[in-house]
Amino acid sequence: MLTISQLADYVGVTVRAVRHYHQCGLLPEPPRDASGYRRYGADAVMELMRIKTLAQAGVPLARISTLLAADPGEFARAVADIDRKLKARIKELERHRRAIAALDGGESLVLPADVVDYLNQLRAIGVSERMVRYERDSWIVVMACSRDRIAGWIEDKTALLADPEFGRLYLAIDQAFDWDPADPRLDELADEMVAFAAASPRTQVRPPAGDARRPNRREDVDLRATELLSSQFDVLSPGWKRLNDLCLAKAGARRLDGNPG
Amino acid sequence: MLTISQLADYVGVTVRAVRHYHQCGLLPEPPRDASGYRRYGADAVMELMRIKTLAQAGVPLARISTLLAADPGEFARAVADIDRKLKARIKELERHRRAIAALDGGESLVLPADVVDYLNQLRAIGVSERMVRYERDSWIVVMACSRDRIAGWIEDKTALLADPEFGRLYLAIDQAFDWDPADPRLDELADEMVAFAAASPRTQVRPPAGDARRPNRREDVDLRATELLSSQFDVLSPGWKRLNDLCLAKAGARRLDGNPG
DNA sequence: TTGCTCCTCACGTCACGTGAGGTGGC
DNA sequence: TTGCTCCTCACGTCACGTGAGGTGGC
Repeated sequence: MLTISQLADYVGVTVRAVRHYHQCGLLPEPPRDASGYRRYGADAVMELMRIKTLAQAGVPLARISTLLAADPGEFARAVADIDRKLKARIKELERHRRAIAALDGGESLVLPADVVDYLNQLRAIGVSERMVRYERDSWIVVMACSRDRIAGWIEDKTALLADPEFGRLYLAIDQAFDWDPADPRLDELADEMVAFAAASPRTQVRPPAGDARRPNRREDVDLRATELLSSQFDVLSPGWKRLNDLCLAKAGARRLDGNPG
Repeated sequence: MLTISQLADYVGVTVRAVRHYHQCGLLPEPPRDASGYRRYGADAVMELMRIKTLAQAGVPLARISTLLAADPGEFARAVADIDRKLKARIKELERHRRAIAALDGGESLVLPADVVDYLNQLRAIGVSERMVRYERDSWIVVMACSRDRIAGWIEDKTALLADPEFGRLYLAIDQAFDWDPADPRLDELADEMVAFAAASPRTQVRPPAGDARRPNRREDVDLRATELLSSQFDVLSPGWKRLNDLCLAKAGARRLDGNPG
């Protein structure tokens, strides 16, 4: 007859695990010898091997005990189910392998492919990494707020980028971040932005920061989203702040909606 | 800015998990709004996505926090290591799939292929399932005691089975289990067994149960193993008991070693 | 006002791991 | 006698789950 460690070693589990299985009634307590030591026979080896096989396959111990008492038909169905779960788990681990391989890929983890494409188009036309990050963070926050409303937005934005005039304006706004508030180019740029917004009414241009004083009413998820977005960037550069003011003044009473980011 | 549930939903973790990551310092606490609610930005989304990706890949939270603070080279090495572990885990799950498929296969789970082959050869020559189980349980117990000494044994046993005379004797012993102790065939069988043992000195035949009175000294692992084996079957049939006595008597002073099982 | 979300304790869960303190076999 | 195995509590671990009891937003 076998001692507990002989049993455990042969089957490939720890002694503590065997005692644990006894404690929760999964493996019956064997007879004891004169010293009070547990002594196991071949039946315990086979039972423990079954338990180990199921436990390693991820079956909870509570379910193993009901399984071992089940009739062959039910057992076979359960085994098929466990196999399905193992297959699914393997697929899942393969997805996790791809996910950790993309860990240094930055955006692809947190944004869908079309948005990542859009950000890469910005990079391709020479937009600064700072501006791309501004865009990226905006998309992340907006998507987390209202994921379903984004599909149309990203299409519009990508279409806008096809217009070389929009690309030129975008790059100028990007550079204006570092301009002095007194820089005369800001006035010129504001004129062009207002003109562009008037020429393409469907796609409205708004100065970078938007109007932060907008009340927190339940008007429109899109409006709230863009507000959340602008509130995230609490400090604007002096150049952008000036550009914002100029645009608002030039547009006069007409409220400008949409933003270049 | 995002609430905790918006953050959790977008990334695909529970709210409780986010709070847990705060508690163990894995994800920094964000600023609170006027109501004391946590408010998250895009940075938290990216950080949480990294944490989730690593955690789902099986990386302990304690290691994730050191990883996220590591330099790119170290991080890349760690990611490669995680990927190796994921690959190994996938291989392991595939082994588990094969293991649970073999759950109804009986012996193959607990015995090596050569022993399973030997048991199937016994079945092929007509040995009863009761006797095969006796053999199987003996092999299990002996293997658990001294796994390495078994290689030669199973070779010897398989070679013995090639001798038709041995097979005939084995089948007769199998059937003798049910014979009446007064059955004259027992005397005849004992004669044949002793003669066979004398003719093939290398492979000694011993009556089924062996001598249970052997002292528990540290002589030889093989002897102790066979003792363990016989002590496992605490009740012999009257037929076998008589056969045992007859063999011992006929062999006289000469001790018979080896057993038919 | 009602239902939903958020907050902070704090105990529960699962499958054991890990000493603590003691006995038995060689 | 020494070192190893065995025994029984009983608390610890890991990554959260799950109420408990209370507040804030619409």
